[in-house]
Amino acid sequence: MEEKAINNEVVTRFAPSPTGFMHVGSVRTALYAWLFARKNKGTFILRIEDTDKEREVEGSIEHIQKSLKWFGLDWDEGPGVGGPHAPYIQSERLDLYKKYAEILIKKGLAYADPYTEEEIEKFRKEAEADKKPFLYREYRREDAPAWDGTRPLRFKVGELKRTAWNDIVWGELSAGPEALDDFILIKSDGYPTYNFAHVVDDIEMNVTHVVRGQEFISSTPKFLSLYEAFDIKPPFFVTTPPILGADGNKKLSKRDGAKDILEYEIEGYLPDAMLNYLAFLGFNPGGEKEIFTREELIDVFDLSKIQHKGAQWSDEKLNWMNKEHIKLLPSDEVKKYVLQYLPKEMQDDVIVPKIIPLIVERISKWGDIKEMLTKGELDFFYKAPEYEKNKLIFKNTLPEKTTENLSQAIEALKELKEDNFTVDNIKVALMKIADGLESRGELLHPIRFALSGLDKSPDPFTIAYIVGKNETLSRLQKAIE
RNA sequence: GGCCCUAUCGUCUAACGGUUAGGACAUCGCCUUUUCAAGGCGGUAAUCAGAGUUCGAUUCUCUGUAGGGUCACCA
Repeated sequence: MEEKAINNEVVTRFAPSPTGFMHVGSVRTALYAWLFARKNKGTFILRIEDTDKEREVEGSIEHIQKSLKWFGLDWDEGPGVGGPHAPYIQSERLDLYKKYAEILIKKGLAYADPYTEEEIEKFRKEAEADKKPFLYREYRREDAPAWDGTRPLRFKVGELKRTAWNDIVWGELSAGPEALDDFILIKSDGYPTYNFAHVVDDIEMNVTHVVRGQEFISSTPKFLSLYEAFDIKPPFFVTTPPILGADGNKKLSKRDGAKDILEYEIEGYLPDAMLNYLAFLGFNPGGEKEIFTREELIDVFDLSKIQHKGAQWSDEKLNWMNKEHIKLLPSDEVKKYVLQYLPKEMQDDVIVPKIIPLIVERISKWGDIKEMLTKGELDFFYKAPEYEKNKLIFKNTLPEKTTENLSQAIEALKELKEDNFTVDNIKVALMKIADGLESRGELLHPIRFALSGLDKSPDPFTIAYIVGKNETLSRLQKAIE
């Protein structure tokens, strides 16, 4: 056996199985492992655990990598980048597991399973009927045949004792001997089980901190018995709480509507905002600050401040956080994103820079721009709107009065030079008239409506400024007519 | 059923055994405003229950209750 590297370097890993897309739960686990590695200037490994060939979904490995890349969770070792422990795909490491299996066999700690699947199923049913947990070791036979690879290879658990260990998140944990059993190391198809393969790989890859979901707590005694069998000091365990669905307390799963993480990219969320939100779903550094950049997150991240209980997903808070992150973005970045979502014919060099602040104010994610488009909330910046005349009138104002007001407005705006046609100047000019009226709405509503044709829109001054003096005058003139 | 874990506003969470139990999202109200959005100010809202330890318990212990995880030739 290779001597474990003697240094203090932190090594974490993310080890998904390629059974489909990644959802927020797996990404958060990856994020915690990544944050911890980055904080400690350690190594973050991506390892693909494809030992269940039946469940494997075509294209998953690429999809996982794409997802991690979108988040900016870069891996130092793994598919695509290689590393000292390559390959990083378990199905390509079968010889290694076999080697470790031979060690156990030689030590008398592994044996071929003499039963058929049907027989075991019967045992399981019996246990269930007796309301007892199923423990294979109670049926262990001493006449096991030699392992030829066609039968499952089982671990022979030693002393049945209480297992106690320390988890960085949960503290002291322990479990009774019921948690120990003769579990399968290598399946009859030649592939190792998760229980076996991940331990071997974590040993081989010198993983120091195993970050994973709490569904693995109950099998940790099994893992520990393996480390003991190999006489290797186990890594630190870092167990993360589950992410719960928004409408209940069930763990978020693909079945319950957990989305492919790349859907969030399509919907126009910022990776840094997702990172921030995900990190804070189950972790809190203690202060009152909530918006963190990627670097700040690395700085404050602390494994011991991860929560113990599941946290409910909230689109609302994610949206809010995304908006906050949009505010943090430099303007050229914002422009780049907006252009991505704006149809070609709207990508006008003069108008776009002016309407960007208006857009940003009204959305929480880039995908919302599409909604604005379908609602026609941007069209009026480009062309004169169509509308029903009567909507032009403010409340009970007389049509004649409205016409008179608009005429006054036109006169006032004509006074403004092209160069002085700014939001502030327009506002001053129009307010002077509006303040002389019974209600400002008598003037401002018709103007806003004439310019936008919408019940809800930005203020008239801003629209006038954006469409320009000539267009403004022409729309107002049209309104009078 | 066995084993393991968890429990603070609706939600995410903060609080060396001593706080008017804090913040954020959501919600409600007000201000600003012709409308929308954004912004500002403010309100409603929580320690699961019961014992015990202690001068004092959200915090420590026990019991109960509720919820979650796990008991695969899945990870």
